[in-house]
Amino acid sequence: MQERRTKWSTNFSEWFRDVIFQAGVYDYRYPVKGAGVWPPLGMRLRNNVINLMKRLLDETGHEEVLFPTLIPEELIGKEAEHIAKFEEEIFWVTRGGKESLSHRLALRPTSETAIMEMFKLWIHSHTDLPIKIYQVVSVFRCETKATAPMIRLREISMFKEAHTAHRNREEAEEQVKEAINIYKEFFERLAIPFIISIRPEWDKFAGAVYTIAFDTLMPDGKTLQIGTVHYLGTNFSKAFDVTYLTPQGTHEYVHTTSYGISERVIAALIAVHGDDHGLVLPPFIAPIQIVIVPIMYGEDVEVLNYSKEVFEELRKKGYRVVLDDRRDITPGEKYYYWELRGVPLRIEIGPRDLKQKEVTLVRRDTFKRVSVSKESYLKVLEETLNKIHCTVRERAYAWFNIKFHKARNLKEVWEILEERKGVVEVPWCGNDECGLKLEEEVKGNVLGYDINEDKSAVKGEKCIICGKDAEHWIRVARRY
RNA sequence: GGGGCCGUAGUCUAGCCUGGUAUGAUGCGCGGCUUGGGCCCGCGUGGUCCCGGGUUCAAAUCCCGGCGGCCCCA
Repeated sequence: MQERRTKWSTNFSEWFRDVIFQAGVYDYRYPVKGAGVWPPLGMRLRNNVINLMKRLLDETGHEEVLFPTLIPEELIGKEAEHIAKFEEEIFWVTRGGKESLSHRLALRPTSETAIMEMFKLWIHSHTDLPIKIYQVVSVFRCETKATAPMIRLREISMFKEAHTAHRNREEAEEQVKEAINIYKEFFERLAIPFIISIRPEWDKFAGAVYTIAFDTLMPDGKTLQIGTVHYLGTNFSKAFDVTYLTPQGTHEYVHTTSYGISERVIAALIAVHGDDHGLVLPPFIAPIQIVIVPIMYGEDVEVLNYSKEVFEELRKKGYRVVLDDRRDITPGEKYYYWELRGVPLRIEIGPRDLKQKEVTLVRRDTFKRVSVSKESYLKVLEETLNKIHCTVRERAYAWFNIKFHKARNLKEVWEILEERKGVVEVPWCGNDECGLKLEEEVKGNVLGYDINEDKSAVKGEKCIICGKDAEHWIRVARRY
């Protein structure tokens, strides 16, 4: 056995759909377009991911809250730009039983407006600030484009949205930086490679002053937006009249931010690490970290007891471990079964191991097999789990890093995108018109430019569209 | 926004053109045999043929509408 990524790389969307279903992570057969079910194993993975996020937020002074799903039309329409962009995809509740409602209610597409309404009641003075809250909820968007499991949904069921309010722009922008750092840390722990871009004007969040986005790359060379951070300025606080009393006795509008992630993170986690056998999960996030497969010939009680002993030992050590002692299928079949589900480490225990007082460890990422003595296996096992995390991360980053290119003419950009090679950076003058034309010419999307862009790198470069002096190397890609 | 393909058992699939008792695999259950990479044999189980309407003596099959899925183009 060795690692293979043939189907993973050549037919990603099919691979993804099959794998999440067969592995029991996500069941997309529910009869509502763009809505899926999380079965037990998927739910455990999802909870591990959410808990990591919650921990990072709690550690930085965020507090969890829960707002209603329904937003009155009057509220959601208060910020003009916000409603203009969202209105095409809002689900409306218009009836209660047989009666029409006098005021329509929106299923929230996001919660800025609901939260501002309460911020107005909660915030009085500068001593109430900053306020930093988050919730994990379902949000609804009536997508008109083709929906896709976990990636383009009408009910996004794992929307983690944080909302903050501050005294001024500086403090709000500090918060933006903190949010970026939290997300960086989050994706790094999940070993998901990413780039951070400032989105162009025409693609920022509805009502934002600016939007910063995290993108990763799918095996088919298309990018996936996996996190966004918005500086909202006073756009919402003015619309909702959210002010605070300053120490000087004046009233000022609060500056707000919001930032979110969704189950797309899990889609990315599965996509970037997987192979033809199925999921490959980093050990610390895997719902099941270790599976023990006893190799029993007939009624081999000794092998089974030996396996149970190892199982109990690992369980007590706190590992998430399963003993697969089913008798109706062969060990080989069990290997495929647990590989599909992404269990990072397998322990095989057969008569040979029993005789030698050993156990056999097999890694999910490399399929490498090693026998270790029963005495020292705990140490080796811990080391191996750590190594799996490193290997998985390195493999993901190595693949990611070869998918970035620079180009100075449209033909080159076109070719790179067509050959599914990922992201192209091109010189750009900074005008929206040129950016939009660029998208049209290469049938791609502008992701924006690097938040830490080195200004000198663009010196002397000319805009790929108009030929004037370039302001940025701007990123272009095909996008989910 | 425009176009194309598809929907049959939990899953995959044949049948549809040319209307007449729905095919196979896998899964599931029981028994036996096996077990260090998807073993094998036997018996059994599983279908509103996506939904609604139409044509017909008769519809999985033909026609219309809807719902759902996939792909391509703008």
